[in-house]
Amino acid sequence: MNAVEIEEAVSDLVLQPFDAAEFPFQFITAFGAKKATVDRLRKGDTNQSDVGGVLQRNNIHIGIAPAGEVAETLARLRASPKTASAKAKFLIATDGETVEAEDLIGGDVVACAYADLPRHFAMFLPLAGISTVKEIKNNPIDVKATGRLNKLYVELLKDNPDWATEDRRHELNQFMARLIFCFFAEDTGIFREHQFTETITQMSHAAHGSGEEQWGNTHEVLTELFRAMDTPVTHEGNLDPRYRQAANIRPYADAFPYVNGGLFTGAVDAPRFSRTARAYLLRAGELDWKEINPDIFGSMIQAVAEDDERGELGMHYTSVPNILKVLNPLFLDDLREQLEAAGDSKQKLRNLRKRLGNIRVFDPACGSGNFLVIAYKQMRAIEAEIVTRLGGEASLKLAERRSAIPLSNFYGIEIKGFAAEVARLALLIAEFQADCLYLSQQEARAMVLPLHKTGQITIGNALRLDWLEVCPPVGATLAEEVDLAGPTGRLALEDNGLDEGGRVETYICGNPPYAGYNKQSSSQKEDLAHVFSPLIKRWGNLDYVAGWFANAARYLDHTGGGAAFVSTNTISQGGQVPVLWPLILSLRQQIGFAHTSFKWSNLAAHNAGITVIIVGIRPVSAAPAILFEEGPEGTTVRRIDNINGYLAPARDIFVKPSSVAVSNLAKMNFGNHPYYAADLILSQQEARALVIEDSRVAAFLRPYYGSTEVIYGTPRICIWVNDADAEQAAAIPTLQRRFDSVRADRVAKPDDSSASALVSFPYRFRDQVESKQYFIAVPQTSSENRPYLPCDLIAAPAVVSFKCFAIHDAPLWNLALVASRLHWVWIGAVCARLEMRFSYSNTLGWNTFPVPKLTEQDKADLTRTAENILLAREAHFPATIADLYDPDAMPDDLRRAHEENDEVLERIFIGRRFRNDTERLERLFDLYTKMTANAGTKGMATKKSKVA
DNA sequence: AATCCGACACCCG
DNA sequence: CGGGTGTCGGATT
Repeated sequence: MNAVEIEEAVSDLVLQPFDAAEFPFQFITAFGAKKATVDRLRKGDTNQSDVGGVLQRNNIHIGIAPAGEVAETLARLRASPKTASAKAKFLIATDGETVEAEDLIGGDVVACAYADLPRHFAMFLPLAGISTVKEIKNNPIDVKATGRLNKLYVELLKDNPDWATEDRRHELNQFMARLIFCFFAEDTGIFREHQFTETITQMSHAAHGSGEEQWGNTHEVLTELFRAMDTPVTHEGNLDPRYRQAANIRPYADAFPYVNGGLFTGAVDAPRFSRTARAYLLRAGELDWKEINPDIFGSMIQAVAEDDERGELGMHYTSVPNILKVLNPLFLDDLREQLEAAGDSKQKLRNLRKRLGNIRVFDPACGSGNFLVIAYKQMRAIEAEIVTRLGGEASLKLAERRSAIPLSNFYGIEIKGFAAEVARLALLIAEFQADCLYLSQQEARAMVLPLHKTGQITIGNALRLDWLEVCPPVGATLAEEVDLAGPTGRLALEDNGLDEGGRVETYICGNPPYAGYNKQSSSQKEDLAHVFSPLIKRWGNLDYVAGWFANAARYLDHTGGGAAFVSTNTISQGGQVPVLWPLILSLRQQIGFAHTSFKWSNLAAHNAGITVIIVGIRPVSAAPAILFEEGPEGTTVRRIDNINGYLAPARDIFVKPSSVAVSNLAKMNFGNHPYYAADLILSQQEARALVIEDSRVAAFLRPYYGSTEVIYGTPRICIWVNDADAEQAAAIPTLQRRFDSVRADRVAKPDDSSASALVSFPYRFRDQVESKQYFIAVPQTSSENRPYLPCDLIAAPAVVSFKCFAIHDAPLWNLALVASRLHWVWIGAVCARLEMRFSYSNTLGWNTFPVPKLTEQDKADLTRTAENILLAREAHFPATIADLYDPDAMPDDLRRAHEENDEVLERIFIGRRFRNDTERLERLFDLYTKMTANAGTKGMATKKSKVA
């Protein structure tokens, strides 16, 4: 359940007659408890209450109070030893009249009428596994508003199928935006209080009957109201039909002011309202909209249109803390520093205010405008401090009191019409609220109508549009835009004396969509081709988000300023790094700041499973770069010379995949890829059953190792048939059946040429590589929490799957390298990761691993330390690698064996142990650079992706 | 002809 | 039911 559904469930609960026996179960059900959980609690199996209530372990202790003894009951719950021992997070007591509750972790306390419980539902959200964040806790209004609008939207679409078409969808979006504005206006004094909802209640009648009559007249009333808001109030005797008198506006509508500002121009129709839709409309109007939080509301409201929107672009809402991680280092911190430096100097303060008015914020994936709204609010806060230091509003001329920050400085690109509409509106609301806060409600109201120019949101595909046209780099444009606002709009710059010589700064920000190369749709691939094909030859492995970085770099190359996005961390890893970041450098941009990988989270019920980074780019400069390193202990900040494409504090280096090792290492093979040969892979039970069925099968079975099998020491079994034995194997019916099935799977992929080519070889995997005696196995994916990479020595005839790399029949000192801390550091730095997991690669990690030339003595030493590692493991038989390398429980002898191994290897590198991993990585980067500098003579097989 | 990566997928405590 | 940890497919070089 998400927060919206929970709010509805709690609201429904308190509307029903109070049932003392059932309330505890109804309550936890409202927060998403499963039926089985509730049944067990009801039966008493899991109910741990010792005071006659209901106690759900790790969650809540609920007490039903005798009438009038709610406080006493809560005290009993609090005093109950079981409350603590069962780790209850919440207490709640009620008699059906009043409710008292306590959040034992957060410390919040609530006492209210039973019927008001829904107003406090957010406090209990942890019960549903939703961690509360300040925004939602303080503003259940946003959740309610979203739920009600969502229902209205769906209902309107159902009743007005003709509005579901491509063209009219825009009209419906605009219609919804108008409604939101009107709700907001009637609760904030822009209209008379409740004027809009009351007018609809009185003037429209609910639908009834059939035929046309079944729709009632709600749509006609709304059309008339909106027509009035689009018609200026007349001057006496003026018969121009554009004005009210001549336009024949009905009296009930004439009471509304002229709003316009683009919001009410265009289509005049309203959709038809069924009885249900009208009810939803009025219920939405009942909410107190002045508390709306435009930054989070906008994102939540996107859910309104979500079900029916085809694309998923811009759907992922960025939390406010994460937005600030982008905006603060991008430009807000600098403004604050300048404010600090200005002290009380009037001249400096005026200059800073002038600068604020010349800053443009541009979000080329703006969705409903979160980043723009937060940026606006932060800038207004800074401006307010300037005004205070200038002596407060009272000392300023009227013209100077008004904000110097025009909404028209806020630019966006958004592919979805509804979101764009919400973004424009959210900015207007943010401005109105800022005016209320920093000027006065009265002035804010006086200035808001008619609506003036808002953010300039272009509807379209950000990878197809020319950003220089969407947000033109010309300084003159700015003044022009502001003039358009007219006398009632934002203050023209000249009035404040703010324009002269003002340099326009543009900051690009946002959270664009992510899609890895093997998840991209064909149109997304075309988008990337459009961006990258003029720039570089090979771009096919880039994530969709890389298109935004490339466009931003090109834009900044024309305008200066800066750009920062939240991004999937994959663009700073593995094969994407040597493609994307040399291009950014060639466009004369560099990384100015970055946050290293952290887990994505927001208020959504189901968070996207993704790990993200934040990267800011800027024109190349000598200024220090700022690296925010995210660790388990929190975030550390470093000012350093350079941040490279791996987000490492080191000079620019690009490790390209290589098919041959740059050092003198043994060859490491990619594992055997089945390619639609699932029926050749068996569990140990299946394999036994097969042998029982026909003992001849045994000759064709091999232990089969992927990542899991190596780490847990338990192989699966595969059917392994060499070409020479194919006929003999096919003569065994139980094998033949499996071969038929493999053939069918491959035939079913006619478009996959690799699969087609294998149709005639259904008895084997695509690859068939095996060892003579043994191999060193290196799992493809493994946890990042172990202090060393997992690897093992495994005897033939076992084989590896494509989830495991193998060095066949090679000297053991190779294992010493794989198992070294240096290799752990290198793989972690230059290979891709799955989230944070290690994702091993032979081409990116093994073949590129820089190692000084090893003498025979070195090799002998490393062979010995490798043997010691294996011996130490054996001493703990049958412990698995997972057991042995548990970061909290690694046996001392094994740890010593690794220390010794590292000691020997690191002496070969620098004659002593490295101090830490940072020093290791620096040395590895240096050595790699040296070793690949004269690659031509070494026969390196790198292919350079040429930068145009 | 071989490999990279997942706005993930799944498993087990 | 969510933190911990690696499958499997299929586009790409």
